[in-house]
Amino acid sequence: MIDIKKQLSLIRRNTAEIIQEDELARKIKRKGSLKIKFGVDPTTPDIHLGHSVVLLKLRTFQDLGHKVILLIGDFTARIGDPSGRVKTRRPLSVEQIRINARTYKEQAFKILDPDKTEVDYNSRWLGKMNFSRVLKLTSRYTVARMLERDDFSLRYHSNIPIGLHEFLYPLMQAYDSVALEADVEIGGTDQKFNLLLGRQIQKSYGQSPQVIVTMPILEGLDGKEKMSKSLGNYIGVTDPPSEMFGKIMSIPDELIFRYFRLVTTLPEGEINRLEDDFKKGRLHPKKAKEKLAFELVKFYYSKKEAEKEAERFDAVFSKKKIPPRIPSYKVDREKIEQGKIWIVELLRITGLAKSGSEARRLIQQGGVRWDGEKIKDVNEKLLIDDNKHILQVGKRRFLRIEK
RNA sequence: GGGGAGGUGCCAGAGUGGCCAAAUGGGGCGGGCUGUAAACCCGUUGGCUUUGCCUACGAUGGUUCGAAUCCAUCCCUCCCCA
Repeated sequence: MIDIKKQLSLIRRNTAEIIQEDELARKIKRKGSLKIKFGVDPTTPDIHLGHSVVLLKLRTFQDLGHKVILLIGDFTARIGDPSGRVKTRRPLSVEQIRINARTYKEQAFKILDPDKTEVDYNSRWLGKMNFSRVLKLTSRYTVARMLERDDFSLRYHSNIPIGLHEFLYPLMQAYDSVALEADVEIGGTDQKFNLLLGRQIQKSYGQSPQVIVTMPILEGLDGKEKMSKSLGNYIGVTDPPSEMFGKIMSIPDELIFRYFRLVTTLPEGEINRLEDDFKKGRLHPKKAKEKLAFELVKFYYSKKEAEKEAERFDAVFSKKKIPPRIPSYKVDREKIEQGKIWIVELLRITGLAKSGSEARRLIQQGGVRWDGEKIKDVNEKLLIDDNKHILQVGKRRFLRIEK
């Protein structure tokens, strides 16, 4: 077993909070290998860097010899976690949950070690709960305490509905910890309430309470809101390398080192050195970001990809060249009239503009280029011949057009 | 069960018979500056075969030359009382 002090220091790194650290030390001492519970809500299958913060911490636990239980909340997903929510979620179909769960698992294993991960589903026990057992569970908590939660109280006071079933969610999650006899549960700081409730419920079921580890919530590309798919400010772990690289380059400077710490696996010492250079003006923010982008692409893809992207980025954005690799689009023959296609039509069928009106707008605002030439007339008809042409919208969207 | 308030564009929020595709702000998008950063400036933000037409202000029906605005019914939410 790895030395406890060493373990604790690795576990503690970048966490928001550990409750209680001494309990954690005792548990490790007593059991050696702990059960680390991580609940997944399969309502949003796509994992982004925000999720990776927690997953990377789980990976640390695995590397220290602990066992991670990836708990798919297939049952709780029918309710949806009210944490941080202003609206009741729409329940998902069983089928959709199943598909999402599978996708989630695949993506999580980009970070986690599959050999040290056990996957479980909470429908296994929650699905069998009868009403009297539900009552037993619900009797252990009070309405007043439930309403203390920020998200509930906010909704309550701003006259936004709270479904009664939403009150049950934290209790169900807490019961999961009982069913699994979890030693540790980890989540984002927005999960703190749910995680703490787990402790309380475990105690009332006669178990030793789980230690909770909360991780900071990562800000998205805008630098303000938390990273989330619905806000569109995210970097997905399955984003293609070019996207990943490019998106990192657009984060606000203030976030650079937060990202380094929370979403890369670079050693702390190295990050500290970079940060020091950055603060003393020896490292240009752009260079720092490039390094960050490089590390991420390297982690999720390969060093080779990362090198390619760094080069590509420099060419396209610093030297304003056309990127070397562009997705191509084959124009349907029927859309071509006398060898030509109307620009508005082309923008729409390629998806570069959502509607004809948007396409017109883009042209009028000078955001559309054909082979590098700005298009000025919305009525422009483009010649589609055997040569490949480059259609560009805005600064960063390119498409190779062929027939 | 009784009484009251309300449901408007991605979000917030004006508008209470024609001047409303709907003020204003946020967000998004495009342009400028730059380091695809921040800040700032300009433009734009329902759709279409775009000097015009179509669809839209919870739903349906009605009044009217004309309705987001008035009426009826229904659906939904919130508050107070029980």
